[in-house]
Amino acid sequence: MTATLRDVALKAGVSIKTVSRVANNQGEISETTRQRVQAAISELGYRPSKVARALVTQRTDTIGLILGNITNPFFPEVARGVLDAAEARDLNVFVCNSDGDLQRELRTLQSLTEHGVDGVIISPSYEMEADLRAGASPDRPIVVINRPFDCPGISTVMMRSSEGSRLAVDYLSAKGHTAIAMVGGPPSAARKLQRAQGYRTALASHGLPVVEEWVRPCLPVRGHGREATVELLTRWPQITAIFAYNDLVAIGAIEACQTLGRVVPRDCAVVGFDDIPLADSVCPALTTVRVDKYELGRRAMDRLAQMLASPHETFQPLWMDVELVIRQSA
Amino acid sequence: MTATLRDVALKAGVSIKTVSRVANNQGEISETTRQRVQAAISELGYRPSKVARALVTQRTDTIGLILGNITNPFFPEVARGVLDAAEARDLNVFVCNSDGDLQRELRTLQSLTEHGVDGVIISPSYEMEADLRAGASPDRPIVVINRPFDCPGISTVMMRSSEGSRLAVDYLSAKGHTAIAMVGGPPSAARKLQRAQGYRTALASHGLPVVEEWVRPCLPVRGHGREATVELLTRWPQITAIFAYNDLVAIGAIEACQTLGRVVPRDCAVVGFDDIPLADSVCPALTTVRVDKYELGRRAMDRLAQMLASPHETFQPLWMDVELVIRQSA
DNA sequence: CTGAAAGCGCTTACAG
DNA sequence: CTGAAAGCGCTTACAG
Repeated sequence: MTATLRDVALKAGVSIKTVSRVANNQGEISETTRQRVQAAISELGYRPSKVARALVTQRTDTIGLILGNITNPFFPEVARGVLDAAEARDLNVFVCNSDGDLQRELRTLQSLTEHGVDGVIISPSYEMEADLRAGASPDRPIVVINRPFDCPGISTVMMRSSEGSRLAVDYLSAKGHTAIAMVGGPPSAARKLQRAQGYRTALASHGLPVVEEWVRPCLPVRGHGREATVELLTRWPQITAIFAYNDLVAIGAIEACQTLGRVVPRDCAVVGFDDIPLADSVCPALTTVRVDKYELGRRAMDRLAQMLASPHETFQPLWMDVELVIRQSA
Repeated sequence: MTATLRDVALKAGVSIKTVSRVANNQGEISETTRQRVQAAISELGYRPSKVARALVTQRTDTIGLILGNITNPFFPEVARGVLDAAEARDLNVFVCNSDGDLQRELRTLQSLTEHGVDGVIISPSYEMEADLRAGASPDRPIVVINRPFDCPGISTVMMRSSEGSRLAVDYLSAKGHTAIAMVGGPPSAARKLQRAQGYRTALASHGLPVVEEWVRPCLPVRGHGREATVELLTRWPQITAIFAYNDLVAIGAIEACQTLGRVVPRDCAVVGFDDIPLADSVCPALTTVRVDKYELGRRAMDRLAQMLASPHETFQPLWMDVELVIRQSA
């Protein structure tokens, strides 16, 4: 075992309260006492126990970060932003994957609550609704990434997703495409998904019909993007452009085109979303909607810190800008 | 605040010990008592406090994971393996980045220790030596990724890095290359780095001279790989093949070649290391040394769990196989 | 400037 | 099968 406050107090010949004071650098301490205590501290290698402190202060100096999947290149950037901002505040963060599964999310939230996290940042599944507030400790703030939630104790950091969709569709339309499909997005959220809504609105604004069969949900990973695209293009060969839910799906879509003997962008244009690292290095380089993922994470952590500092204040959603990055795939 | 053991006990009309028993599913409890207590628990929404428990059991059910940088696509795969294996054991994990900086690593280790983590998995910087054991709590196990450490309380999960280097160099040599440089790797570890040692040995085995100026360290990121390669190829145009420390550096090297008007692999072959996701999608697709990163993480967590279960047992290093994946860049 | 008492929410022996 | 006491390592009022 490691040394305790009492050990130090005994060694320095003072009360534990005095040791606590110098360890936390608080209260007035005579210089001689301080030095004696400091000596005892370093001699014993004393390290304060945050768990003991947490029991009385009800603050653990930890937060939880629940992501879809750290293996999706979008998330490490976000996580890095959160982690850097957390470290600057001397907060440690539990990182958890949900795979977009509600039950798993709820269990994770439960577990984090039992561990006494001070707050949570979550990129929620599309099934997540009122459960969110219920699953967590009632008095712990939550920051939600990219999902509107109007509820006390919850703040949101949003991306201008529908604007991103509009930028993508406008661009494809300007290139002369009239048969533009959308691949990807949670199957459970086909109707309410912001990216899909933006896509529909943008199509309409160009006088293009919205064909619901051309909105093809799939899991946001490469393999599913590939399969979904193969099916889609096989069934509707007239499609000449694909707007993908994210870059992973876009890469899958490009693979699908290659499988089907279609050259991208000549025979089929593909636009992605996120601008993940390496999006500029794949073949062909992805035209995609960029969002500053690191900054998104950083702001989410900043917001959570604000909520921690001002528990009763209400915070407006934060909005992250997007931009279209034109490369080779469209 | 959320309900406590005492609240439940009061409500159910039993002692807190009895509540503790049913909450932890231990000891013999009469069925009627159990039901009464269960009812009180769900009515009050009681959730046990892991921090209070930790104070007495000295186990927090948390571990720390210290990585170089979650933004390097190698690490999310490893992290996912660790996280999945941890979740299966109901352990939560603090994820931290070190950026290969020893001071930061030590601070992080310190912080994790104060939080009372049960153990740590670390992918250490090359400066990290004896400090590792000293920085952590003396009785907490540590699993080190890919660095030999012979020391009680520390286990290692290794990749066969030098074999990977040999595979790469053998392949390049078989293709007729005789001027093979190595780019990347921690500047501080130029001499002892396994990958570099394997490279030197392999060169020698083919009767090729080892030119120390052609071993060019740089930070393991794309931009540095690019710059280092530009310098190298400008100064020694006779180089026709590059063995990169990792795939990020390899991608940077390819960009450098393009900048210099060299076509890969025709004018300069490039072999990477890791086989990160998307390594098969970049242009040209990377020939690289693959290691199962997810499995690496999973085994690291398994090993840590074993150490937790058997504190006095000594564990042999675990070795991860590597294989050369031949694609287009070499 | 310093200390003694109480308590955070649990579990661990030990009794009954 | 159930309970009362002590204690994990700290901090929070409250005294002096």
